[in-house]
Amino acid sequence: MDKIKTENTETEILIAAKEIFQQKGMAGARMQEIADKAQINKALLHYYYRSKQLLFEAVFKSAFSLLAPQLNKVLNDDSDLFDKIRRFTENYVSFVIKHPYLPNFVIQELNKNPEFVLKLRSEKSFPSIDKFKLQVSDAIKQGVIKPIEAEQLFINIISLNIFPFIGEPLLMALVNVDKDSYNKILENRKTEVAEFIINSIKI
Amino acid sequence: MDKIKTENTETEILIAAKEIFQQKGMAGARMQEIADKAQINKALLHYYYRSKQLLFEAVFKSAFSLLAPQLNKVLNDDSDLFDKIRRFTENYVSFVIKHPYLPNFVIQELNKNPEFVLKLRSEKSFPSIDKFKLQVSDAIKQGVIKPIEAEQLFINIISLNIFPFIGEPLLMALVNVDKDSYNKILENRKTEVAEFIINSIKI
DNA sequence: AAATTTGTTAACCAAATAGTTAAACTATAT
DNA sequence: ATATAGTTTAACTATTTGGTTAACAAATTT
Repeated sequence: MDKIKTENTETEILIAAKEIFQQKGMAGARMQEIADKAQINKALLHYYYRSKQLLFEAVFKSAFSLLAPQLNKVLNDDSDLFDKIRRFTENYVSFVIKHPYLPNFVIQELNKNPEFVLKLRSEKSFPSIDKFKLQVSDAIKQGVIKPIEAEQLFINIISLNIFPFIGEPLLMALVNVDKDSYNKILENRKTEVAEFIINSIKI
Repeated sequence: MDKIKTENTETEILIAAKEIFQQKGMAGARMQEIADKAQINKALLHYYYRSKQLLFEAVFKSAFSLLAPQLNKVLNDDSDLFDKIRRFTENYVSFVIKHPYLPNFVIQELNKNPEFVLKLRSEKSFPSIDKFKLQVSDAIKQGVIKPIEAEQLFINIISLNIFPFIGEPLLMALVNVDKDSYNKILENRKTEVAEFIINSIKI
């Protein structure tokens, strides 16, 4: 079963590379450290992925393909607007607990390499805002929410949910609490954030 | 004027180092690139700052000392709560236009090096949330705003203001607009965000 | 079971990179 | 003018790092 063994090593590398790249970024990651974590020889990294750049891109795409469905829960989902906001907020915390470094990694590397966006956009599963725009303008027409641009509402939803994780070390220091207390604050946000948003837009 | 000349070179280095470190981070920055930008020999970097680590720390502290007063506009300022939210939101955009990479840099390096927070906390000018907590609980008692924890409100204010800049490449792609249109969206946020927050908490 | 293909390793290489050194230059004080 | 302290540079060093090579091992095919 050559195939199975190959796939194991290949995915072992990818798993190790994810951890290292997501924690240290492209520039801070070392091929040797990835090899050590995957418990293989450094040459094998190049055997499977040719170069650091290509290995990084594999990790980045894989990371984004996990993040995209989360975003689609806001953008493309048939549920009611308020339900959707509540569910996304509730779910997102669980997602980040599973993948603590992922959102920050994606955003960080996009900042250092904005042309990466082009590669992502061309992929079929790239989230689109079109449906969400219709939903928001419908809700406004029907008098369910106050007038607001869909783009602004979307940015607000994403900001309120993602930033508390990305800014964790800073926010922890500013709010002056330890990790445990901060986790409780995040836990409370599962419901708080949704109500904060809905409060603001509902009529 | 030996002193003046020294200070010029020293600050030239710091200015160059700021640009490079803030764009590329500690791991991605190269001493040679900083020397080139400062138009000096690489050895001079070490003459003035001994090591990459120390130069980085000088840049980091300087960056944080610019960010801290911004945060203090929310946390320590005698103005009325709503005015404060409006003014911070309005001001913050201008601040980021002046220092585009700064907030992201601080947050990013704190993530890669969470123990850095300790160094910052000990500095005298480190923002404290105490006053803001009193202000929020007063506003609740007086029936001006609905009950909300000061920490949550603060995190919301910061998230809504900072994240649109940090997540710019991602948000631009998701909202599906070009740089010009995104800038207009950010410009609108100068007032939109404050109203969004106030709408949510006012009675 | 011989041959071929695939997977894995140790040793190596060249480029990049942080940091050093010693000499030269500049300005100021004596 | 000369000594002195501070400033700047070119050349150098040691180490790190991404990547390669050639030999070996294991599995697959014929």
